Amino acid sequence: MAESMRGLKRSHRCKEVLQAQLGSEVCVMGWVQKARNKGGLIFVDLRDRSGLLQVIFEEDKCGSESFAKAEKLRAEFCIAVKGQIEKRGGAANESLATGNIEVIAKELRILSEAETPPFPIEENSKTKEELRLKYRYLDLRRPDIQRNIMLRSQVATLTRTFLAENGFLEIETPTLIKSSPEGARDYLVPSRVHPGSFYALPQSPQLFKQLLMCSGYDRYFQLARCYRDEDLRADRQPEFTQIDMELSFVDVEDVLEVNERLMQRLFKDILQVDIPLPMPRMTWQEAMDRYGSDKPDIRFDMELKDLSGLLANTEFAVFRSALVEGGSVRAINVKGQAAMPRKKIDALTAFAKDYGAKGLAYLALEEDGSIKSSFAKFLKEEEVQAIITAMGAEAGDLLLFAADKTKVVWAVLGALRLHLAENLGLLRKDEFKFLWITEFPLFEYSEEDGRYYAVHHPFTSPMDEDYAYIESDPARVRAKAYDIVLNGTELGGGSVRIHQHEVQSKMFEVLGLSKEVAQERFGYLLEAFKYGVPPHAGLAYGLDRVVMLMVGADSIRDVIAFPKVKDASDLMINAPDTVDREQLEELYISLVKPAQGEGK
RNA sequence: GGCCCAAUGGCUCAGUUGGUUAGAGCGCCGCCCUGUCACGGCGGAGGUCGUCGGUUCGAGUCCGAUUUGGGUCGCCA
Repeated sequence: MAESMRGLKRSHRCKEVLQAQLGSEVCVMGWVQKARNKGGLIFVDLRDRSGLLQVIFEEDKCGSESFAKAEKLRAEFCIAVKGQIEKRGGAANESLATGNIEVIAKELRILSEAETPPFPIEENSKTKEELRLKYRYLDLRRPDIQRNIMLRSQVATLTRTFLAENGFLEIETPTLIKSSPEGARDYLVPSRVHPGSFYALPQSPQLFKQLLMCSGYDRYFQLARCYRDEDLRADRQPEFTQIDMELSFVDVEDVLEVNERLMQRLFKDILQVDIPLPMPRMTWQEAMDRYGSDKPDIRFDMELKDLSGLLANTEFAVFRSALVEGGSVRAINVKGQAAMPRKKIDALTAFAKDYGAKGLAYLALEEDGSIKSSFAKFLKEEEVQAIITAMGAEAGDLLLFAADKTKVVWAVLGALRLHLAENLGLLRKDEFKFLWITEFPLFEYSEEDGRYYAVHHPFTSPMDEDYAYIESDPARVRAKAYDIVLNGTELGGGSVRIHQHEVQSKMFEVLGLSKEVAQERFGYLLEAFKYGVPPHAGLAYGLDRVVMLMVGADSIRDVIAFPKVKDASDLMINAPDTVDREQLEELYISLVKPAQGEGK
């Protein structure tokens, strides 16, 4: 039966009793991790978010009533224990922070009993995610998840401290806003007082923070909840948290500088890891050429090499046709993998095909100097030698080639590079390699729609030196945009914004947005820009991703208290769900294709 | 929307080329135990193999569909 805690006050968390005087009386409260009943002596491992503490029950110390209760203790009972903190009578437990001490119980109260949980509450549990998420409140008791959640709190607190120290103001922006069809799909919220009209949940506070700059708050930040109705990934949830910031009277350098120091501070104060500054920088073009990715993992090499030049006159049909069509031939050198069995190479080929490759050519430089290759016989001897030299290949190396449109070649080799590094164990989770990617293209052409789209968003400023080409050759225009990348994960991104009316108009023109449409969607921003807008720039991080990498988690779900699963539903609260017909009627909503069980 | 992986007692898994009462560890229940901490000893309960359909004399095992979860491509201005 559940007892009251009346008259008791918790004096310490489990691990905090290390600070208490030996012999002093403490009162601890928490959950039973494990009870070991030796008959006349009962050991209980008590758990709270600080850790474990051994409590010991002997009838002549705690009295027969408490002892009888102690005999009933089972895993996950929530209890309060008053007792004396002492050096352990038996052997110390080296694997426990509190392994030298124990609490000699004088009084026990069972605050509440517990059923046997559906899975063990312990570290590194291999329990299926489905079950963990259904009982997330139990999963969240696991020490490793608790550490993640607590570290996340530290990140949030320190971010606030650092940004406040650097002149930023924390300002909240609304989450019931206006839908903007460009970009990710919006979550819509119907309005009761405006039948037929909908709010949208923000994908980011983008326009509001720009308006705050117009209003003179010159350095803003927010830990902002954002929503995107797109498919999930290990590092993507439909709702997530951004560390969002915007600064006035700054250029690219200023934004990067303060953010480098923010990251350095977080890693130093929380993980005791030194991040050397300045962080390396790379233009988008260089990143694509060297790594086939705009978020390269630079913990390892295996860089792409462009062989198009030296193969310009090759007669090998596969390479030739790629080159003739304006594509390229590129390769990576997988050091020491010449002996990779055919079966594995075939698997890599299948992998490459998922990324659009038509095939994957290989050339293995065997230890004995001979060459094993799928295509070398179609090349001239001097071409083979030129390739080997260009790739810096030595005996024992395996070269993998992709020939196609350059975009495909990048995607294939970029993905292959990561895939191989993972399989070869080249990736260490305790190594942190930051990288800035700069000078992104401003536009991307969509073959499908026959028009240009903004790579970042339509308020991103073109680079001054490229502005001249914005009409004649939009694809050539680079943006004052930057991403911060850590170990191959895009942590965040931002840009210098357009603050000149004329440039903004030109931008909309290239994007095919008429004056009327631009006015309808972003009129308030354009209007605001008429009243003295400062040059401004900003950046937003995925806070969840930052924490994920800091704790070495494989999924963002492990650092979010109540995450959603692949189809964006919540297994614990069973959301989304149908609603009463009355609720829908009040909102003037009728379902065109009623789901099964609708209006329950 | 596509592709790939998984699903067997409460949990994690094993189940040989389809063949008698489906196994293990942990957990759980009962009894015993005063120094355990992966406590120990003795005894016990518990699953029809995600679901539906098919092939077969016979299906956990083969085939098809489906559900759920995971990964990924598309998507994510």
